[in-house]
Amino acid sequence: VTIARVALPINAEQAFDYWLPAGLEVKPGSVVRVRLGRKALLGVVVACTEDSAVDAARLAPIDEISPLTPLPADVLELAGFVAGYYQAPLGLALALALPPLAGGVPARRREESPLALTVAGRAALSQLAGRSSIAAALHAQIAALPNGLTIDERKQLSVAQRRVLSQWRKAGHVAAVPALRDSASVPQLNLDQRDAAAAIIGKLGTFAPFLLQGITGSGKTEVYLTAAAEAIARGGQVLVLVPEINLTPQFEARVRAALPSATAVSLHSGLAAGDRRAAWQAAYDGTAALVLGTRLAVFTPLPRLALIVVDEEHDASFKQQEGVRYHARDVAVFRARQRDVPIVLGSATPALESWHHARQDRYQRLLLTTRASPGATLPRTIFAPDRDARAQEGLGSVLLAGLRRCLARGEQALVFVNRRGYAPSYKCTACGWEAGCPRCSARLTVHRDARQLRCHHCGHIEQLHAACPTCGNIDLLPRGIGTQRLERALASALPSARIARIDRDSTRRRGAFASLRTQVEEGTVDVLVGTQMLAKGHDFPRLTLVGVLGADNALYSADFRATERAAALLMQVAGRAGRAGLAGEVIVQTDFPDHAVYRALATDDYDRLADTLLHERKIARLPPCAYVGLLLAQAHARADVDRFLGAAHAAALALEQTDAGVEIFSPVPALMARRAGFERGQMVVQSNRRGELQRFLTRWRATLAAVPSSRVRFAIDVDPMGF
DNA sequence: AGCACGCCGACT
DNA sequence: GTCGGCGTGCTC
Repeated sequence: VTIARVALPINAEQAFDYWLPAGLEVKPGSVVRVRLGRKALLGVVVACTEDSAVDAARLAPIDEISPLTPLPADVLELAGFVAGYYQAPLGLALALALPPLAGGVPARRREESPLALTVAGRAALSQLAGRSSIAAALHAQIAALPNGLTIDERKQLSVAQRRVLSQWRKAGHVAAVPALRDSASVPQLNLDQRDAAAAIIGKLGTFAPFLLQGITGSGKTEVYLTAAAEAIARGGQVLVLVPEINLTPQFEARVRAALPSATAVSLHSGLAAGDRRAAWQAAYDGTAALVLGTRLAVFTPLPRLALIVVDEEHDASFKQQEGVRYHARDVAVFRARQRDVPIVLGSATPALESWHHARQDRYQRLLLTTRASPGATLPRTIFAPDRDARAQEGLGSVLLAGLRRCLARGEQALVFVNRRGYAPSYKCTACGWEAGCPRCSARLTVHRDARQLRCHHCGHIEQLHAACPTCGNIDLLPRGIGTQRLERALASALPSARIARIDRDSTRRRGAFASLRTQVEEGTVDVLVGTQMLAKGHDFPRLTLVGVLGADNALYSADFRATERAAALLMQVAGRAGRAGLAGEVIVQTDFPDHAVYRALATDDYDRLADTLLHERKIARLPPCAYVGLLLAQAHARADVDRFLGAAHAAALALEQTDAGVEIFSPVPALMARRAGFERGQMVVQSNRRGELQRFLTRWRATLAAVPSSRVRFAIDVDPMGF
């Protein structure tokens, strides 16, 4: 009897053996449905053997082989690497590589996308000219519209044509593509861009990591797309990773405009399961020439992979913060090496990890030094005191004057404050009491319209107190500035301005973000107020003034990456100003204009800041100059956390006796010591060598499993984003 | 991950 | 005297 070893998506190390009923066939990579206990699970076959360590009588059969195509060998290997490197069970890593397989029919979304020919459809349908005049006419019409047949155009079709269209759709000859706002032509590349693209193209077919560093607006996307077009023209597939789903539609439109004949698919968690599955299959079959997605897309099977692009590679959302804590950029680099293809990491403000690699010539740095759009210049930066502004709802006189000038010119402004809600604190003026979350070590945020206090970490909500719970005083004041408060302040200071707020609260509804974007593009908005949601990748041509409030807050964070992150965010926000030929201005309210972060912003010199920060990391033995593993533990009772981490610490010290080269730090409370009712603690282990840390973590994890950890949940975070 | 088996406090 | 708390361990 053939026995299949199956890795299951559960938090357990071992794989489980099942016997294969006669007539069924599996190989490593096959996706199968099996029973574990009384639960049916989908697992991945990792090996086929003849015998099992488990009694034959106790073995259960494989219930069903999934219709899903088996995972290819390189994806199995990739999942194996991720499981090993990030100290996660193989079954959980493999689960990341599977498309959603929910048995249920995916919720049918409202049909709004144009239908366009797929690669397969183009080949299959070009031969039907003689067979049916209806089909031939329809084919001619679709072929003439590379951007697809819109809904309106489809309404014009005859019933017979619509019937044919729906058959083609089922057969995969046509597929939905996102609507294009306009079919912009591929822009001319400037010299920098041409050189960069040529360097990448020159390395097609070999592993070559590039750091494409270009100031905001310098046209990194055109470089990616030029290299992608060449890779596709040579018959390859391209994988493009972007940090957030908000960015994919925009990027997708540019891909379709630049590469109208290539089939591009999107892959991110915002898609309906069926669409995701279809995109996955198109990538697997090789019919999709370009796959655009968020971090989970890094596992997509791509038989003819030729190029990987990671856009905004410094972005923290590439790191998964739960479950398998992988970093999609780093996994992408592994994959590029594994598949012998070039990888382009693009950013205006590279992560210090990538910067470090570039400084050591492990990554080739490609620089884009000028703004791509003709006439676009870099914005002028002005600093204004933030302290003075606090009395006026955060809006200082310098910024206000700048806004008035901007509006008088008929241009748009963006005011950035990285806090949603009305105010981040609610305080008693008499005794100093401050509203705190009962379940987290965090302050509650005032949401004035809803008359609520909300915790942004656990979702706790309470009604706004009328009086101080400790002293009875009725003078309770919101302190600090959030987007809602800023929106009100702007409305009263600039009564004629049309103001729009963009943050998680205002864009919660499906499509809200896109509709706000459209308003900005159409010029029906004068002033945008928002959080970092606004900072990323959006190109608003009429926007010439960027104001930044509360920027200093980001510098107070205890997290070792705070400065790096603050600089990246600031430079990104500032880059929204003056992208299309109009002079831009950035007004930053800060009480520390001499801080290195602001100097870097004013002189547009990220390189110097990066070198300074890298030097600091080297001295402090912090990433990327050292390799770190973080053990995170949480439990309802602090004593349980302490006991567990104490045991883990002792175990680590014992291991370290035999495994030199790893430094063990004492357990400490987590940066947020209490969250959602859990007490949280952590401890750091650090090494100068990745391999030594890896060996240590593997042995340590084995001992941790044996530590009596009742009531404690723990996780190992390799290459943590902060601690 | 579920889910059952197994030892110590408040109830019909 | 039981019912039930979750702590521990197994599932192929």
